[in-house]
Amino acid sequence: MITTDRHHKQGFSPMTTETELSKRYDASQIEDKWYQHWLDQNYFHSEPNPGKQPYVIVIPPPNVTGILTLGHVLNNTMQDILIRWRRMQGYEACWIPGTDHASIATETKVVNMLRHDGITKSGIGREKFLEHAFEWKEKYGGIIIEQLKKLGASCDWERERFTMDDGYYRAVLTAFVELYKKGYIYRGKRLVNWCPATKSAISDEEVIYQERESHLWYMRYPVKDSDDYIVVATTRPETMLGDTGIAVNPEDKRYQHLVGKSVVLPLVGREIPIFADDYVDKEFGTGAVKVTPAHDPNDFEMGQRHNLDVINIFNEDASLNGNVPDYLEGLDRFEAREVVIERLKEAKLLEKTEDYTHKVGYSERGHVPIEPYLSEQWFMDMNKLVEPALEAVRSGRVKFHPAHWTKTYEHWMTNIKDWCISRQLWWGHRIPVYTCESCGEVMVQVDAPEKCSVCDHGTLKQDEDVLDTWASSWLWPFVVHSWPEESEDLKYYYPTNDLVTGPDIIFFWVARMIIAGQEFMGDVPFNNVYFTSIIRDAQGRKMSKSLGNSPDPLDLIAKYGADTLRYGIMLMAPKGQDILFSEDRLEVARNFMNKVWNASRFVLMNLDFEITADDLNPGKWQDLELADRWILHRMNETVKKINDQLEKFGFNDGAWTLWEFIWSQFCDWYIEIIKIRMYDGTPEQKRQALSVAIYVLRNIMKLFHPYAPFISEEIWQQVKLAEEPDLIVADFPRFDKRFVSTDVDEMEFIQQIITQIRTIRSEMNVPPSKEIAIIGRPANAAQGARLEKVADYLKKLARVSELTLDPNAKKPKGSATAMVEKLELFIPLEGLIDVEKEVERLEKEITSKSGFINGLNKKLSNENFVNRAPAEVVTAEREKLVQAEAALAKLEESLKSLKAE
RNA sequence: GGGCGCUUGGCUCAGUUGGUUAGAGCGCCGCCCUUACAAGGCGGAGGUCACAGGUUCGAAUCCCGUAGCGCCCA
Repeated sequence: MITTDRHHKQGFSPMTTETELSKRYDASQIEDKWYQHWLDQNYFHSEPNPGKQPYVIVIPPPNVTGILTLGHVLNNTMQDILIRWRRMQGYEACWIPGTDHASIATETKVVNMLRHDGITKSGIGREKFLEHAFEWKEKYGGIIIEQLKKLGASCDWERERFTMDDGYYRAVLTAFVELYKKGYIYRGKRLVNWCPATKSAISDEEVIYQERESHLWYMRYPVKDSDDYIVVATTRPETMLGDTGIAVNPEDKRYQHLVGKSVVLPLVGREIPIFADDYVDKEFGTGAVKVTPAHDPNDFEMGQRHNLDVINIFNEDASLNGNVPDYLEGLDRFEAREVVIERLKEAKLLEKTEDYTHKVGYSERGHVPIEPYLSEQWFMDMNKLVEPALEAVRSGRVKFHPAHWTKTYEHWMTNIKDWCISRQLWWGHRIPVYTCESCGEVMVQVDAPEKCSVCDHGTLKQDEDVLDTWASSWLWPFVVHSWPEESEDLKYYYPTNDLVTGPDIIFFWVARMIIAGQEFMGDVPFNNVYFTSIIRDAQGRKMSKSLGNSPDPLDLIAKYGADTLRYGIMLMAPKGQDILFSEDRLEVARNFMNKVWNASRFVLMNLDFEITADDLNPGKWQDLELADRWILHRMNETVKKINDQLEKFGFNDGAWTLWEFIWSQFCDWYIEIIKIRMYDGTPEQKRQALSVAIYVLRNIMKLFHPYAPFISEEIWQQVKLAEEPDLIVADFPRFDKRFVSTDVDEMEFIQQIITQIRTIRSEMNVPPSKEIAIIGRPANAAQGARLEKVADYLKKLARVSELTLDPNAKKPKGSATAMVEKLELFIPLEGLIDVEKEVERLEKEITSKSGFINGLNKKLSNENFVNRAPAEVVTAEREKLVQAEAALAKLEESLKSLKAE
């Protein structure tokens, strides 16, 4: 479609027949071509350039096992819009891509794959397993990176990183060692969130609470040396096997006589104490609770306070261990529950069962209920670390958009608990802690020590665990620039400017990145965080595999084109609210692409001369018409708006601003008006009109490029001068004082007249094929003269054959009346006009006009309004009233004369 | 229980620091294959801005309360 000989010409020429543009826009023809071209030209790549200001975004690294979802489309489109916009503005734009290693997700996938071949982790050992894992990652990992390219993402692919590549791995260990040396990292035996599916600890943030309908079981525990018993209610009867106490509230009169006594634990026979603790809620259940320190965080704390035994009853997979009666050992926790209930029933120790709905914590990756589980883990003490990060947001050095997320952030940060960073997995950064098997000395260092630093013994054992994935990705904004090495890149590109991500990872990632930035770099990792919304289906349901309501973006791109998907999602994406996605709404965007395509096609089809730089130089334009000045003025406003909106992350606003300008102003009015000069003008007039049209079209392509990079580049290639660069690196438009025009009101006046005439035509059923003559009665000579100049607009757009202007004109018989401001237009339609209909129409207008006048009168007769409202508001209202009253009088006159006919 | 957000025509949403007879897209109705586009053009109907109170000359917009919905944290 690019004319091959264009490039050695000075300007560019009309489309020749062999390169005709098709009537419908077909994205599939052009997208891959341009993406490849941009890559070939190396436009995405950035190098530190002291002459330019950097603009940097780091991608929220998608999971290496992941595939592109609509959520990724949303958030990467926004990033690409920002990057392309800033690149065009002349910044040294750098968007750094990459993936994270996703410990649990990846390890699970690899384990499953190996299982197919009859291989187990334990069978092959750590090293062999990791070989398989890396092999898998090379083969299947990072599909999403290729998919992002389809979307048009202009990432600097030369800078792609992976959270387990060599440099990154080392950086993560370096960070660990630093924090350890500062005393922020410690090992401890604690109750952690245990995922029995993956047999690993997980952090608080990886626990997803889900509502479940279950039961509350009321169990009788016989009081020792008595016939009495105490009833406790629980949602987890199987944990009674690990009970080591019964607690009641100290205020609770019902149980005071039992405090200090003990009960005999059913099925087990263990004697356990009854004690009082403030924690117990008198209202819940019976007011007496069983206490299982090894399997409930609150019970654990009570256990500490009251010196209770801690009896763990589970294996790592949440089956029962040897601390329970023989017949229960080895059962899964849920099987065990049934058996326990059955046995209690038999022993008449189950008092009752109630229906009960409660929230159960599930493992985010393992998809099974988590188990509070006592184990030795590595923790990070967050208390001191959060301070500078909290300050960064409070002071506004990091700004959140929408700003209300700041509160969520503060709340989490001020209630932060120590972070469990060890995972019982192999895929990840192995904790760099080495213990001497001889003397027990612990060495924490990046490079494995060869021998013990104390006893010189050579047998050292490295910690078996790896780090939480987030304990590597929180370093992302500076490790991608080669930290801990103090490189040129790091100096130039850090801190980054904007981060675009989902609010669901505000704690996992955003907050921790700020903490890490402050701690390791002494500066925030980014200045702005834009939180995207969540994509739902048209019914407002979350996208999910099981519902099958989650379309594959690649299919959508194949069907509609990446531009349509990008622009469509931006049209749908209100700030800070969920997005309801549906394909219908994509069609809207596709139609828009088609509109842009056809508007361009129109202009190019009419181009029958070679456009030169002079034609595109506003300083050299001679005879601009009202419509020309108007469209340039509107374009200029649009330029300002788009820049302002993008500055404030108003992606959706910007998308609608483009829509409004391109479709409702450029296409609906400007192109229609220049048809007059295209078909009936002198060659000079035509040249002038086309010059302006192309000038505007070129700016449209620039403005549209961040949203729809492919179609805009394609069209740009048709309207650019030979010496000009590709659109992706062209200058983004800026507000230009030269285009401010004082007579845009005049254009609006004409537009109103045209619309009025069209309305009458439509209501009188006058077909477009029938042209009509019109008589205008201007309020004064000046108005008449102004109208005379643009009579052609009216003729063309309202299909008027003749316009007679006369301040003394009489309303012809059988004519309809249009009123715009003080101008009356008579449309003689003798024989065609339906008098009754016209009477009805006039009456309707009179009613609405009267209502308007009444409102104004009320306002203006209110002394308080006149005295207290700003003078310009009062003046404006008075002016409105004068106009409306004049119009009303004329309408009434028309109605009277019509009725008299 | 604590926090955040939402409630505007049939649907999805705009509505900047309070000053328009409340806008857009889709859908709907009518007319039109008018030489860029029927994935189109032109016109039209449709809303007492969740409810109740308050501030103000003036409230969809600010404040208080109520109801409903959603999300996050405990």
